[in-house]
Amino acid sequence: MSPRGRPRTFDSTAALRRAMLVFWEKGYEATSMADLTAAMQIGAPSLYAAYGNKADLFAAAVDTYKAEIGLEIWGALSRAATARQAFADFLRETAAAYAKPDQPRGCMIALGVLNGAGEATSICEMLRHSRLENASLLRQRLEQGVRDGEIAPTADTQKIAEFYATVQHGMSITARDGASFSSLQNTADAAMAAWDALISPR
Amino acid sequence: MSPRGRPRTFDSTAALRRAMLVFWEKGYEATSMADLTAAMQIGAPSLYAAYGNKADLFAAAVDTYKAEIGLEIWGALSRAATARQAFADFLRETAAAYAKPDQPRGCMIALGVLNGAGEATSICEMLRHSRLENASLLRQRLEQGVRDGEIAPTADTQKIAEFYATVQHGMSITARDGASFSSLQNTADAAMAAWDALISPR
DNA sequence: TGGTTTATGTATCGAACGATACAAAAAGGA
DNA sequence: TCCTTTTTGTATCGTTCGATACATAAACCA
Repeated sequence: MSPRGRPRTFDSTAALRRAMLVFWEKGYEATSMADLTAAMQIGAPSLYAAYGNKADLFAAAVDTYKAEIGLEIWGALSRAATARQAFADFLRETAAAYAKPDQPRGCMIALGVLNGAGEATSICEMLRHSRLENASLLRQRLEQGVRDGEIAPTADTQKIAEFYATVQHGMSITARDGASFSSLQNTADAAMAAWDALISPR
Repeated sequence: MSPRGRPRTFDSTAALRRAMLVFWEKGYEATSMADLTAAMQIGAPSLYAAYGNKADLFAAAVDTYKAEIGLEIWGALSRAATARQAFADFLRETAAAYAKPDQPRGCMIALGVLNGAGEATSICEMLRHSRLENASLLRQRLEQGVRDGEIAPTADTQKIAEFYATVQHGMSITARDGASFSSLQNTADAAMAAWDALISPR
């Protein structure tokens, strides 16, 4: 059952979580391998043996982020009974997560890499894909609302989804600038003020 | 009248404009001095003699950006007669600038530096200051609207300003992800759909 | 013309980068 | 016990980073 060779002396998931926090706080390019080995408290060869290169480790850290942080935010979409409540909860969870103490501000997926040039192209493309996927989740919830009769069939679900996705993106930057939870929640409320006009176009 | 020593062999403002484009496209940290000297077509010593170090050059590039790109966006705030039209124009100019062909997508001030850690702290703080200043400009235009009787005195101008500033921040990321002008304009329209509810709170 | 001043081009600096070579260490299997 | 397998710690690889030293070139001033 136990593996053949010398056993690991560190907790792999705990170390990955520490790496996730460093990437989240500093972004992909600004994080050095020295930062990572220091935070994970392991040597460089252990890191490369366990996770691969820097890009591989970042991809694993993003998966951890999605499971640990993202799930709480995006789970709100499916928990609420109505689309309106789902979007309100989604934005509220976003505001809470982005301003939560003792963890980096904003979203790791939104802020991890922003310039696609250079060697970070594939990483940037992965995050871009995740962001577009998130907007697609918003759209799916809207279309569910259309099927439920909550949203007018003439409503532009793609437009509405992109709007709220864009608001969430912006909240990452505003959160990095120091906005409090209540401040972010005010923005969430303002975004929801457009709801009625958006779901019943004239 | 002419300076004492050997004259420059390059156009200082043109070279600065090229540096601005590189910083804009790749961000502060991902841009290397080799990238800059290649784009500016000057040697490293000429660069350092003319602009100082990398941070100084970035600050000068930001000034150029504000004068060349930002002015068109933020000028819309003061050009329109009503606050509503001013914000609609402001968002439309933003959408147009962020998706304009033959230039980097999104906003240099929003995307230049996002992690304050490391050596880029002062740069990040400068951009953060610019972003908060922009939100303040939005608020001032709203307060003008209050004085004009266009906006209810009970309206939360700080909240409204932060909302539209956040939407603009998000549009930078959405633009980087490839959104077209019409797509960004849809988001701008959606944001304006909240206007009536925001300026006359109940 | 000779002296001063500034800019340019080459060549390179020390530091930090991501990533490994290598040998010792610690486990299981025969 | 000896061999194989895997991990760990040290030391270091070659590259790239931001930033300069230095000699030469090109202007103005006296």
